[in-house]
Amino acid sequence: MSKTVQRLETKESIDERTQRVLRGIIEGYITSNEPVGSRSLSKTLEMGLSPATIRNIMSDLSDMGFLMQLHTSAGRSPTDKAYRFYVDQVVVANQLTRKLQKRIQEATQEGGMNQVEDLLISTTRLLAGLTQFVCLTSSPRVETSILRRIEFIRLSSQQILVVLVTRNGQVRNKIIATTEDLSQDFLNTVSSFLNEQFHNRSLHEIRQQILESMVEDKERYDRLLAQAVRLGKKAFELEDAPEVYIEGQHNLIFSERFRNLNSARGLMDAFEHKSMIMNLLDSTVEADGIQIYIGIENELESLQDCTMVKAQYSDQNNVLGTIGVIGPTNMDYQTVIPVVDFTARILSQTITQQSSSCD
Amino acid sequence: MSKTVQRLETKESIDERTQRVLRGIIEGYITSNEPVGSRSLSKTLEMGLSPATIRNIMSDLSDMGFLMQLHTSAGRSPTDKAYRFYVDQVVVANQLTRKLQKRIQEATQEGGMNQVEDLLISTTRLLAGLTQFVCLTSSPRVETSILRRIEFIRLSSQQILVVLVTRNGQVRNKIIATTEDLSQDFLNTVSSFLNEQFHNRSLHEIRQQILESMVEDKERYDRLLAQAVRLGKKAFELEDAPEVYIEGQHNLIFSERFRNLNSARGLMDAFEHKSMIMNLLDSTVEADGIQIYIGIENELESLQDCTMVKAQYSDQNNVLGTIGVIGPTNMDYQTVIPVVDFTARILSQTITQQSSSCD
DNA sequence: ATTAGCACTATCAGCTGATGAGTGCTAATA
DNA sequence: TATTAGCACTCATCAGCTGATAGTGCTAAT
Repeated sequence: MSKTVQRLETKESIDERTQRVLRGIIEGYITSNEPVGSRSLSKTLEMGLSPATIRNIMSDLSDMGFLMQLHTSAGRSPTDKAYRFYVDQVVVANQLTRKLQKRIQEATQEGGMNQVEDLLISTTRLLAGLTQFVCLTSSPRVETSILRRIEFIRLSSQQILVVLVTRNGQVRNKIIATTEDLSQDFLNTVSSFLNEQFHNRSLHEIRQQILESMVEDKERYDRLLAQAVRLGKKAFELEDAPEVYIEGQHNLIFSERFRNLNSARGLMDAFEHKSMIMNLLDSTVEADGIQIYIGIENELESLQDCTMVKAQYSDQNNVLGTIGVIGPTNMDYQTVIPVVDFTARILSQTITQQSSSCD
Repeated sequence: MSKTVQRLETKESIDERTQRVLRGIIEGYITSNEPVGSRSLSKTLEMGLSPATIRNIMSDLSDMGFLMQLHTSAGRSPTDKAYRFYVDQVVVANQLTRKLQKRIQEATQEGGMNQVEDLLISTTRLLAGLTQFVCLTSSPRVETSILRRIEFIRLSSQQILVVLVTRNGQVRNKIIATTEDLSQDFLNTVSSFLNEQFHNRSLHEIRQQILESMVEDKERYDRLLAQAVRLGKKAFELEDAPEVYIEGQHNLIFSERFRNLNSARGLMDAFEHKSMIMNLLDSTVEADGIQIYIGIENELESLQDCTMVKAQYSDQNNVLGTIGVIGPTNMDYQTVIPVVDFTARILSQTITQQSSSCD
């Protein structure tokens, strides 16, 4: 990942004063969203430097690849490298205001959200609203989820409804077809057998194990076992594509902050391919904490004008998924980073509470 | 509804020739999306009329309120009144091409969609794709759905999962809290009691009846009945807001056809208020067939540059919901109308098949 | 009743020059 | 030696003008 490379380069010592100028330009560009010129910077910086001096410094910074300008007589704007410097060296995890903290906490603890899906959707919406960016959340992989309960419900002679509840509160329904007419009583026996057998195992393991038992000597099966294996196989079969929640797409088009971003169309199209987005979110280098991909650091081409800030959320044991926002590279890192961080923490906390409430 | 009013007005006799000119202008504007002028119309119309004559006729049509022009030297474009005339008098239910018919049928019959939700989502997406407009679908009101099966699953000492299956294949999950620890066996008894009691009744009726039994003399209750009423009440409590599926919102922004529509923002915002959209879809005057609201005929302000074409879908007994598209007023009515119509029919058909497959 | 002709008008693309923000370079300065 | 003032230069933007174009309404001739 280019992240580490950038860090090394940054080591090329830039003296204190130059750093302050760079920082001034970055922050100026973040607040105004306009290229910043030497004269105005000279004023806001309050370092007693004349515009001319600042121009010299700017020129150096341009040479080092921290600044760029669209044409000679425009002000300068930071490059991705500059933002990387800014994020790594300058931004200190700003405390969130109590008000904001409260707002996030309340939003996630709203009543009626006893299912993880609802929680994730409303959190995603919240974060999109707070940042005015696009917010993406990947739902926990059903793969690695722990089975809490499985139940079969007879709908008709040919249809059985499978209800599958995971440890962290996800509920999945699936209707499977059957040739043989099975009574509800029998289905109950099957499900309690499966529940006993596979209690606290991950769906992945379970699927594995079922496949293994299938190759075993079929002679030894009694009817129960045979049906249990048959139904179980269908029930645990590879789940539909992993879910991603996306909110705030309209910000991409209407928000003032995105205005000099022309690839909105490309991004919108990308969002249609949920599985790709899923990869984007879940391809994670470092295990913990917040991750930031600035401009060119993003693999996805249509994302290369944007910054993605994401964090993982988890229950007491495992990482479950990722929540993140996509905004312009000149986003206000000082607040966006802690907002995402805090939201992910609260999300983890809420989910942990939920899943620990089972016996 | 202004529809009837318009019809009356249209009766003010416009002679054959004038009608043909009007029709020419409407169709010209539909295909080119540009105001049409007398000269070009004179050519395409092939009625041997000179531009000057056509101008005279156009002038009459303007006076009658069928045409408008942005400024004196621009061509003319049809008013909402003109489209209403066009839809009522001119458009004849064009047959869909076999190819299109097949495409729709195949899309709705794709495998793996055994749940109504999936079917609705994919149909909505299909229609958005076919028309390149925004497509809205209201899901069946759980209210009026018929109960097929209810089941309680014990998750923990404090949590019970309710699984509720309706006749037309909707599956609803809901986790309810309980103070008393109830065994799975007991829950099974409760659910089979409820299933027997309320088989083939609408959720609405059931709720009603449960509330009635609650006021009855409580002394007479045995434990089973008491719990059944208590759990049933929670289970059938007013469902979360009715669902609406919206697809193709990006067409609103990117499609060429929407380009002279400036209220995209307003529409997008409106789409956020699902319950309003629900009303929009389900407020239905005529019971059967396709309904068309042109421009100003729409109650919702941000819709008044658009046309909404919608149709209801149903199972063998009842109207379940509505599917519709929102496009520019100069949409190609000749194809959009039959496409929506056919899609709604196929949808009805598919759902009917599904719900009749229960015993 | 229809049409040809003409005057009129709004829009649009393309050009112009003025303006202003910002730069780079150089020579003077502390 | 580092900083600064001054100046020439560049480029984007904008208002104002241009001619071309595509449309109209009106009137007089057919």
